[in-house]
This record gives sequence, structure tokens and C-alpha cells, in this order.
Amino acid sequence: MCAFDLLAATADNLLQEKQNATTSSDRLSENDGDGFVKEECLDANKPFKAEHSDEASCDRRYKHEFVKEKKPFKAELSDEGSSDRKRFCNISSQVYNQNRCSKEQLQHDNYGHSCIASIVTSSSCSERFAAETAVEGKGQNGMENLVRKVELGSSGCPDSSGCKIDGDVSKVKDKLLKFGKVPIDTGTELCCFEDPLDEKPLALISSCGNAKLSGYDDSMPQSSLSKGYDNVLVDSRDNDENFSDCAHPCTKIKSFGPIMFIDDRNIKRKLDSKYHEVAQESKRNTLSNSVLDGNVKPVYSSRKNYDKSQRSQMNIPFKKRKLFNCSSDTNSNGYSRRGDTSYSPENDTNHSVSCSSSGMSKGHGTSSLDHSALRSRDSHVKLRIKSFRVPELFIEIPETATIGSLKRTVMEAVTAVFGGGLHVGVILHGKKVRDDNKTLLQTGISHGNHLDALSFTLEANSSQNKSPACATDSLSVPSADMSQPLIVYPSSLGVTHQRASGFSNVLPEHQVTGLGSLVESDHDSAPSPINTSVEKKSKDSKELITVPEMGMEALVAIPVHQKSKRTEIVQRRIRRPFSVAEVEALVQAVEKLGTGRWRDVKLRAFDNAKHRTYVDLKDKWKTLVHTARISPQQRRGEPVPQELLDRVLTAHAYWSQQKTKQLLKHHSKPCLL
DNA sequence: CTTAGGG
DNA sequence: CCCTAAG
Repeated sequence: MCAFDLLAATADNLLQEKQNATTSSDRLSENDGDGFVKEECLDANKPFKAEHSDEASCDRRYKHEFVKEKKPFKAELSDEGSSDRKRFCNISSQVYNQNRCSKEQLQHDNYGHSCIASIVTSSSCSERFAAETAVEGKGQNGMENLVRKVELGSSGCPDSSGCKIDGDVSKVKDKLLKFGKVPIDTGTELCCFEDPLDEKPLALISSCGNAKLSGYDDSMPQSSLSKGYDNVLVDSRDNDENFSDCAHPCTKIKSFGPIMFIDDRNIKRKLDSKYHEVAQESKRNTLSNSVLDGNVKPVYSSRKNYDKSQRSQMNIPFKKRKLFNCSSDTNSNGYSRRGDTSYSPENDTNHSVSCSSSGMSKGHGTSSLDHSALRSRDSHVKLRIKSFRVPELFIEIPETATIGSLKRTVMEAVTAVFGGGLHVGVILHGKKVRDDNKTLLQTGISHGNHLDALSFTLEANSSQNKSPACATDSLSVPSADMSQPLIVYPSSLGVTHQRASGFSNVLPEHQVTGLGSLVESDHDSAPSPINTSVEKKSKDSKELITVPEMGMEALVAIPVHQKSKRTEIVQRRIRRPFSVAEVEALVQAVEKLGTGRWRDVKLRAFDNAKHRTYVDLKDKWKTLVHTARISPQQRRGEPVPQELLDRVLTAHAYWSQQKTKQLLKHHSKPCLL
């Protein structure tokens, strides 16, 4: 297996790598005056959250713009386009769960001729791995520790002390084989799924742990992140403008591993339940931290014709808000918002949901989980989870896509993962707490104890498919297991133009080719256009047949025409459930503007939410009113805080009354006259 | 293009 | 969310 050979080679290089460590970090430090980057590197080298809960630099890192990349073996990798090389990258990125930071390098090493870039953030594996390690300690196998050593050792950072590889690579291989855990899984996956696309040059960017990429100018062509970088961390902190700039047609996101292909509804369902789990543990401020910090800064692009541009973007899903929602959201199942405020709806400007979440702006889509526990007076345990590690993601995106779209793509992938079947693990004193029925007190999580040893993990549901081999299939031909790609979003089929404000570096060819490959696998959240058209066609045909006057030519010609038309244009937008934050914004806007002024509502509260049309808002209001009227038990989906629903009813009643008053006036006036 | 409402 | 009538 080439993977193991590569692994072995990697191990060999680790030593050399380590020798260069000092130099590297020095260089890195220079890149950033205060040595931040260096710090970041070290930080990123913490696959084991439980053991690295101290992140004093956590916040700081987000104030800096950087992209981490790592090229373990530049020499070997110089042969671009070689599939071996790619494999090598994949493997090495697994082993090297570490990133060297250098924006410059990244920009310089631009292979720039590829069509597709694949990005893998593989942390789920190491994530799970970490958890298990923590639980079982050195138990049954030392392999995990060994691997860990490898990972740490590869960091090239002075901090990584445990980097003795002992040269016995074969041991590693064997153990990896034997236990088939993570690192190998991912490596295999990567190898597998790039094969089908081998003709196209691929850029694989794999980041173990954090999907963070920040500070990149969105105008920077994504091709900058190309081949040589098997490890790019991205902070998906983009603003709304970019956010709206829809994904590239060729953009595919797939999540491998346990969480794979779930349709939209399942996602939501799971997200809901999962969220509750989290909520119980952390009350709030959990997921929020991790993901969404985009959208925080509202961009008031004076888009008077938002609808126009919007239409073109409409087919692109942006689930950011969903995450959002997870975070800012709250109760309904008894988890009540504790008076805080993730958002500041008071502001009067064009506040959209996004900006209203300013409280989350500091959120970081980080990888490592960290928390601090505070004691409250009443024996409640207060936990604060600073961040979660994002489990493994696979992202495939054209190199010609913009950074902005990359960010969004990553964002969507992250969102999908969150909704796709994660559960929260609790680790206390390095041990995983498995008994869900124990009380916190029984477990030792009480306000009287030091809770430093408490940490949480996001873990993929074990029930899901773990087989890496399936990754191969899932890429091109969805297997039975993963017939539902988590996210595969073709952009709107009929649309070719990009918004002016967007960075449309996308070549038309790519759009076309991308569509071709995507349509096939797009039978998840959004119905395949083909299927739709077929349905419609048959329906139309029937209708046509019932028309006596219709001649045969017409019978034939019309359906054909309609088919092609619908195939290209008709595509139902994917469902994007409103987040609580969005609902909040909507309610607020309606309270002020009233029902019936949906365009104004849109402009006021959702101007930068391209995917929300005024019709959507109207519909949402409709459902909100309905939701508010039914019993909480009958409600589905993400729970909307009762407080909001009350406001909905109040506002609805008020404006209904206003309307009738208006009507009466108009009616009475003529009568009086 | 917007609204309003049914599907 | 979609579709469409109506203004």
C-alpha cells in the first residue's frame, strides 16, 4: 500500500523536519511581529483537547490574519500533477497534524493550473482518536500514543516535544493497520477520492483540526491555495457580502466519516437534538463560538435590486445562519436564554440577523475545545465552551473559486457536519464519561470541583458509516450508504452571471463541467432538476393528452421544449430553516413595519441575507404565526423561543387590527360620502 | 415588482 | 418553498 510507504517516508522525514524546527519557527515569528503565528502553530498542534485546554492565546489568534500551510516535503512534492505526490500530500498531512504558517509561502506557491481543489479538514478522526486516547489512556494499545507522537513531532515547532518517532515506522504501520483508526482512515480516504478525478489536477488541502482561514482578501483567487498545500487552515470569517457571493457551481462539499450524507430534514432534526445536548451542557455559547463569526459584520451593499442578484444566488445554500442559530438560539425545551444577548436587535439600522449576532463575532471556528468553568452561587455548574473542534470535512472546490466562496464552502461543510450527526462527548479528567444517566454531581462535575479537567468533544455518531473505503464511492457514485451527499450544491443551473460585487473568477467552462458532475449527485436536499423536469413533463403530457384539439406534433414538441427548459432552469431552492436569530430579526422588523410590507422588512432586516426573499419572509411569518398558535409539542424543527412566538402573536394581532381599521376607514368613508 | 394566499 | 393571481 502506498499509503504506508508514504507514511514511512514521512516518518523518516520527521526527523529532518524537526531539525529545521527552530529555523522554521523563527521565520514564522518574523512574519508576525508579536510571534502570534508561532503561537498559532503551536496551538494548532493540539489534537487532544482534553489535554490542552489552556488556550490563553485563543482569542488573540483571531485577531490576526493568517493562513497556515505546511509542506512537509517540498522536494518530493515538486512534481506537480503527479498523483503520487498528491497521495503523499494526503498522507503526510495526516501524519503531520501540524501547520507551518506562512502566508507568503502560500501565495507564492501557486500552482494555479488546477481546476479543483479538495480540502479536507480531518479532525474527526483525530478527534475521536483523541477522545479515546483520553479515555483509555495508554491502555490496550500504544499505537494511539505513537501516532500522536508522530503528529506532534511533525509540528516542527519547538513545543512539540513528544516527537520521537524512533524510526520504527513499521510499527506504526502495523498498528495503524491493526487498529485502523483514524489517521489511516483519512489518509485512505483522501487517496481514494482523488483518484476518480485524477485527470483533473487536484489540490488537496487538508487541515487537521481547524478549519480556519482568515484574513484573506476575498479577491484573492483561490488558486493561491493550490496544490502544494496539504494543510491550509481557514477561518471562515467572512462578511455578508462575501457570504452572499454564492458558491461556485463546481463547489462540492462532502463530509466523510461517520457523518455523512443526510438529507436536509435529517440534518435539521439531528441538529436540533444535538443542539439540545450541547445546550444542556453548556447552556449556550457553544456552537456559536465555533462557527459563525462570519456575518457578523453586516455589509450594506446598496442592493436595490437585490432580488435580481439574489435570484442568481438563490440556489446556493448558506447554512451559516443555521449555525448561528444553534448558537444564539435557545430554549423551547426548557433551555431558556439566560438573559444575555447574543444579539442586539435594538439597533435601528439595516440590521440583519447577521449583525445582530455581534455577540458572537468573537466566535472562532476553532478546532480545539476549550472551556472554563465558573461557579454560580446556586450549585449550578457553569461551563463555557470556547470552541469545538470541527470534525473531518472534505471539500472540493475549483481553484478558480474565490477565497470568499472557499470560506462559504467550508462554512457550509462545517454547518452540515454540525447538523449531520454529531454528538457531544464529555471528558472528565481525561476519561470519557459514558454514562448519560449520571448526574453531574455524581460524575464529579460540581461547582465544588475544579472543572479544568472537564472538556467536551464533538464526535461523529458511531452509528454512521466509518469505512474510509466508502469515500471512494461517495465521491463519484454515491453508494447505498451515502447516497445522500451531505452537501452538494450546484449553483443555479440557469444562471451564469455573477454579482458584480462578487469575485467571479470562475470560468464558464468550470461552471459547465461542474454542473455536469454535480447534477448527478445532487439528489439530496434539492431535487434533481432532471427529476423535476421528468415529473413535470409527464404531468404536462397528461394534460396535453387530455386536450382533444392538440395535434401529435404539439404533443411531442411541447413536452420536449418544456423539458429542456425546466431541466435547465427549474430547481427548487434548498430548504434553509430560519434560525432563531433570523426569526428574531424578522419579528423585530415586522413589529415595526407591520405585516404586508415584506419588501421593507426584507430591506430592513435581511438585506444582506441574499437567500431570503420577501416572499420567504412572508412565508416565514405565516408559519411563525401558525407555530405560535399550536402547542409546543406539535412544533417541529428548531425551537423558537416562546418569547419570540409571543411577540409574533402580539405583532400579528396588532397589525391585523390595523389592517381592519384601515379597511373600515376606506369602507366607511365612501359610505359617509 | 410586490402582495397575498393557496399548494 | 413554490406558484400565481392580482394590484
